[in-house]
Amino acid sequence: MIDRPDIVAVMVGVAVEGPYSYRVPEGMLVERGSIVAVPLGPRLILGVVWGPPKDLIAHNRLRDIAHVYDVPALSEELLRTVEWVARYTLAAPGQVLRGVLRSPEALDAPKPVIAYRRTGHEPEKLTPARLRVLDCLMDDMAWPKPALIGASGVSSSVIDGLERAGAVEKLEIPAPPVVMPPDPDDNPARLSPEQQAALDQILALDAHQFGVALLDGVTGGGKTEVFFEAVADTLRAGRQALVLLPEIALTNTFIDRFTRRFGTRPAEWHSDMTPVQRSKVWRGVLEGTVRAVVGARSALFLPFRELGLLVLDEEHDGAYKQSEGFTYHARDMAVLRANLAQARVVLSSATPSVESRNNANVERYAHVRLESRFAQAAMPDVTAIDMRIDGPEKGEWIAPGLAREVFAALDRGEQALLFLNRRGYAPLTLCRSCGHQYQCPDCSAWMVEHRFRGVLMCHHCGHEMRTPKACGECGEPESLVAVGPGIERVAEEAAVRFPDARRVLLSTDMGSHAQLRERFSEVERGEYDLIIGTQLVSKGHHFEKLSVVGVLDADLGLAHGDPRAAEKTFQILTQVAGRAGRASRHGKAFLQTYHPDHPVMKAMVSGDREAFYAQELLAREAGGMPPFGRLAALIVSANEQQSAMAFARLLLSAAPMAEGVRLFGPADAPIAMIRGRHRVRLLAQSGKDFDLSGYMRFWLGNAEKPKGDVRIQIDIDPMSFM
DNA sequence: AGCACGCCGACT
DNA sequence: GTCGGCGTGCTC
Repeated sequence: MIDRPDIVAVMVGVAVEGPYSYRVPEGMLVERGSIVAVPLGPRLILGVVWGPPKDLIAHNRLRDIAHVYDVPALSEELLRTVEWVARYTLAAPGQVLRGVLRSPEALDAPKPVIAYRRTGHEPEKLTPARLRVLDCLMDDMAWPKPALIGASGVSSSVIDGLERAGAVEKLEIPAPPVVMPPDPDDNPARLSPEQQAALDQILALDAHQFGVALLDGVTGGGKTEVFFEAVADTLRAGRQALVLLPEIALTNTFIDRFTRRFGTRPAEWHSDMTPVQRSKVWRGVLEGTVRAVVGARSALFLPFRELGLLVLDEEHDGAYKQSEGFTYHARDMAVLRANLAQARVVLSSATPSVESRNNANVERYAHVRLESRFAQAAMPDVTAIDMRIDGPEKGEWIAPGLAREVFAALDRGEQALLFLNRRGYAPLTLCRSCGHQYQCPDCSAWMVEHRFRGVLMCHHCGHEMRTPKACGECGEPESLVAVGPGIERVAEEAAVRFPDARRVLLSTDMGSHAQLRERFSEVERGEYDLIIGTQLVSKGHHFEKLSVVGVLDADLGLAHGDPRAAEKTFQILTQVAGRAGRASRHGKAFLQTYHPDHPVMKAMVSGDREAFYAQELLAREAGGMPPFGRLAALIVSANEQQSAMAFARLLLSAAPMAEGVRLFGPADAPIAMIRGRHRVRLLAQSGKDFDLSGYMRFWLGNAEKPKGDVRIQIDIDPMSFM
């Protein structure tokens, strides 16, 4: 006799601590992983059958599962991923599950396509329009209506008329797959010997075992071709592949490259897809008709059942660490999921994170170096411009030495890039009469002038005010002065210095996504000579004619007392400098700095990235910082600073003693107020072999719960100290 | 996540 | 005297 459970645990897609028990009604078949609708309070919500009931619940409280969806069960690997991610990040498992059940429309039966086919009866009246339709249908295939309209050039009423006349018949055909399966053998890349060696190293990882490769090679060295071949290998093995990109790098260019390699577009997964597109991709992934996905961070939680490869392009990118209800780092969670799925991971970057470099050093990851023959040509000559000696005149931001190089590039008919990672016109506005400095009323941040739009704006909460004509404090007219440069101000200076150059300003607030994409295409077509841009320009774009890059404030990232300041600065400088000289041209990059002796600048100038990583790893080890130690941050926020601080002190006093854990704070967070909420930070630091997540869970589980407007935000492995 | 229950200010 | 503000707590 088969023992069919009549009570099961169902993980519901809400932020509760564990699964709830439900009765399985007579005649309903469920298994672990079945997606179900269950009644919770007054409504029906989505959940997933988790297994045998965890707790004994009074029978009079038990309710029936309302519905099982007719889709494959979620894979064991995904269920365990949900549990592990929840445990690691201290999120409720139900909350992580919500990230999986993101596309509820996908669970409904897919809408069949209405198609038309010839019946063989000739209509009595045969008009030219009708003839064109029947011509199309000569192949005796069923044509979907839109395709038929397109091919025959008639309106839909002609088809309706033919149907009434009995010449065609309507029938339902199954919806076509959302994308065609990619063909691993469509257009294999001709790899250079170096690329082939790198690929061989990746493929040396057992295709059916967990393994991680760090694909570490200079920009333009051909990493994409290499990991595409790893995708092909995975597809040939009958498993699914996922390529993750930072959202901003998910460009048409990348999709086109995939399409050229595999003969068909990949399924995509990112924030600006319609619900219908999302549901088709989600269901295709679950049913296995979608074999490869190119997506942003959240694609990590797609319901793959045969996941064999995860690629993270630009693995160092800070955009992989974000909050979506819970805070997670996509790189670390990808490694975790791959481990549970017995899948391979490729982490690809020209500037790997210090964590990944360390994992490669200790041979936890395979270190796949892609030393291109063209590496010397690919990396530009980097020169530091000492702003203390060779800086520009007061009120200007482009050093004379840099301006000369820009002129020279323009004269040669090449492109130049001026980079400043700061939006707006000026980061600070003050009154020269009374000294008043404009600050956001809701955040501890200066209001940034955006002269183009005529506003002062807070970059933390988006608060805006019209740029005043007179000082709001002392009333003195025309007394406000802009202090420091933003990218708009650099553009203004560039207009004066390089009036004949065709200039373009690229910054996220210069237009919609579509407009920006168009600008980028124009730049790639060579319609501009001088590009002035923020971080936006440092990612994923190839500008063939670009030969000179000037970084106007190379020190910017070093200002914060952040444990990753040096790493982040090194990464962004390398990425920006790498824009120069992509093709045959040998590029030049200039770093305007007040600290030419800083290790980051020295590593940039000497081109010795190994020295940078070695030194940074030593510094991290000395400080017990990641990857040699663990960090967890607690941000306590409240409407009043005192209540946030009081609760943080209470938390601290409730912290359990544990050997090897050091607690810091409470102290005001570096950004002490955001959106009117005061923020106080506690920090826990431990050795790398300590279960800091478990410690934090134990701590918070036993501490008093916050009351009133006090909130706790937990950030395991914080990437910055904001 | 929702939704109901519950305790304090401005209305017919 | 009520209507309703959203803080708190519960949902198998």
